[in-house]
Amino acid sequence: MAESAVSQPAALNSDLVPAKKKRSNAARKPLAQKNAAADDESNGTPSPGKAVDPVAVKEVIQPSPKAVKQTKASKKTTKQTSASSFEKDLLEMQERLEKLRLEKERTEELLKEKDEILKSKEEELEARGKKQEQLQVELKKLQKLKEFKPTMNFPIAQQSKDKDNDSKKKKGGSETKRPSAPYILWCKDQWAEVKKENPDADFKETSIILGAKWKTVSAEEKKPYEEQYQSDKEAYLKIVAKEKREKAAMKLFDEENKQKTAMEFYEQYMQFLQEAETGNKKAKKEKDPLKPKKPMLAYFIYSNERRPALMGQSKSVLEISKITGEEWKTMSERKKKPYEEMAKKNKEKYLAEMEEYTKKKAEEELNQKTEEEEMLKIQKQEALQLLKKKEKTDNIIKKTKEDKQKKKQAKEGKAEVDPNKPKKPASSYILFSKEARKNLQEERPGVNNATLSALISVKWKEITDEEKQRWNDKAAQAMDAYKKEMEEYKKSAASSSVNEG
DNA sequence: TGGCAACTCAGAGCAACACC
DNA sequence: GGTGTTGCTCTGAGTTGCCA
Repeated sequence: MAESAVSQPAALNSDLVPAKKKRSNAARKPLAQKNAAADDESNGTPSPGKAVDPVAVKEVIQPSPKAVKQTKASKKTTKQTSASSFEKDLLEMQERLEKLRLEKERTEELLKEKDEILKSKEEELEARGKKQEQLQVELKKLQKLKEFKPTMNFPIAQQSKDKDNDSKKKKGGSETKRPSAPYILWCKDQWAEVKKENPDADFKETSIILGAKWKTVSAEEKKPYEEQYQSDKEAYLKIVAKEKREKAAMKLFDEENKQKTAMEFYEQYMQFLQEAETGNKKAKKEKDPLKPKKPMLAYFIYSNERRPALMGQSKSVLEISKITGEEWKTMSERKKKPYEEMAKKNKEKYLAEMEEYTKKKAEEELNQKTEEEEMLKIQKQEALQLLKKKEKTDNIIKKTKEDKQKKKQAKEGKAEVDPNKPKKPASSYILFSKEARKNLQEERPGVNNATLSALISVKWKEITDEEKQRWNDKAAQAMDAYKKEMEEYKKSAASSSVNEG
C-alpha cells in the first residue's frame, strides 16, 4: 500500500509534463489562488500536493524560463484556446490530488490497523510469558510439596504441630499435667526413705518394696495424699475443660474452612511419610559386626587431637565441631600432611582388612551356594524317585494284569514259570546300592527310603571310575555264576522232560 | 546422594509399682 | 495411658571427606 502511495505521484508527474506546454501566464493567478484554496481545505493535514514531486509542483506554480519564453512566443496566437484547456488540466490534477490524499489516508488507516495487530500480538506474547511464569511457580510449588518441607499453613499440619506440643507439655510438666495419684504422691515422699533403708536395692526392688509397703499404710495416713490428689484433680479438670473448649472451637473453624485441602495435604503427607519410612528401613539394614570399620579421615584424627583442649575451654560439642571444621578448612597443606599420612596408613590397613573380609565372605557364600546346590540335587533325585515309584506302580498294575492273563493261559494248558529257575544276577549299581543303603541307614537313621535312594543315586554319580569298575567286576562275577546255574538248570530240565516222556 | 567414620552430651525412653 | 522415682541405653546434633 505504501508502495502505491509513493508510485502514484511519479505517475502524476509524467501526466503533468505535457500539460506544462499548454500553460499560459494568464492562467497563473487563478492557479495560485486555487492552490491556496486547496491548502486551506486540507487544513492541518498534510497537503496532498506535498506528496507530489516538489519540482513538478514548482514548475506548475512557477514555470521554467524556457516555458515562459515559449509561452510568450505563442502568447498572442493561443491565448483563447489555452485558457480553457488549462482549466481542464487543473481540475484533473485536483481530482488526482484528492485521490492521492484519500489513498494516503487509507494507507495510514491500514498502518494503524497493522500497528494495533502488532500491539495485540505483543500483549498476547506478554500474557503467555506471564502464564508460563505462573505455571513455573505452580510447578515449583508442587516440587516443594514433594520435598515436604513444612512451610505451608495447612490445617492438618497445624493440628499435628499442636498435638506434638501437647505431648511435649505433658512430658515437660506444664500446667496441663495430669494429677498424680495418692500412691504416686506417697511414693515421692517415701522413695528416699526406702532407699536409705535398702541402699543396695535397685530401681526394680525399690519399686516392689514400696508397692508392698503401700498395702500396709492405714487409711488415716493415706488421707492427706488423697486430699492433695482431689484438689490437684479439681484444678486440672478446670484447665482441661478450658483447653478442650478452645480446641473444639479451633477444630470447628479449621474443619469448616479447610477440610478439603487438609485431606489432600494429609494424603500427600502420609505418602511422603511412607516413602521416607521405606527409605529409613533400607538405612536401618542390619550391620555385619565382623565387617571392618571405615578408617578415620585426616580431619577426624585432627579433631580428636584438638577436642580435649577445646573442651578445657568449656566449649559445647557442637561448638567444637564448628571450630575444628573451620580450623581444618583454613589449615595449610604442610600442617595437614601428618594427619593425612596417618589417615593414609589407616586406609591401607582398612583396605587390607576389607580384602580379607570380602575374601572370607566370598568363601562363605560359595560354601552356602554349594550346600544349596547339593540340596537341590537331592531334591531333584527325590522327585525322580517319586516319578519312578509311580511308573513302578503303573508297571505293577500292568504286570498283574499280564500275570492274570498268563495264569489263565496256563490253566488252559500253556507253560508256567518254574520256581527253580535261577534268578538274574544284580547289576553293579544294585550291588553298590545294597551296601550304600546299609551305610546311610546307620549314618542317618530315620531317613525314608525315597531320600535314601536319592542319596545313593547321587553317591553313585560321585564315585570314581575305579570304584565303579570294582562294582562292575562283582556284577560280572555274579553273571558268570548265573550263566553256570542256567546251564545246569537247562540240563536238568531237559533230563526231567526225557524221564517224563 | 546419602551413609559412615569419632567424639560428647542432652534428652527421650524404658524398666516395676498402684491408682485413676 | 499417664503419674513419680533412678539409672541405663539409644539417638541426634555438628563437623569433613570417602565411597558405593
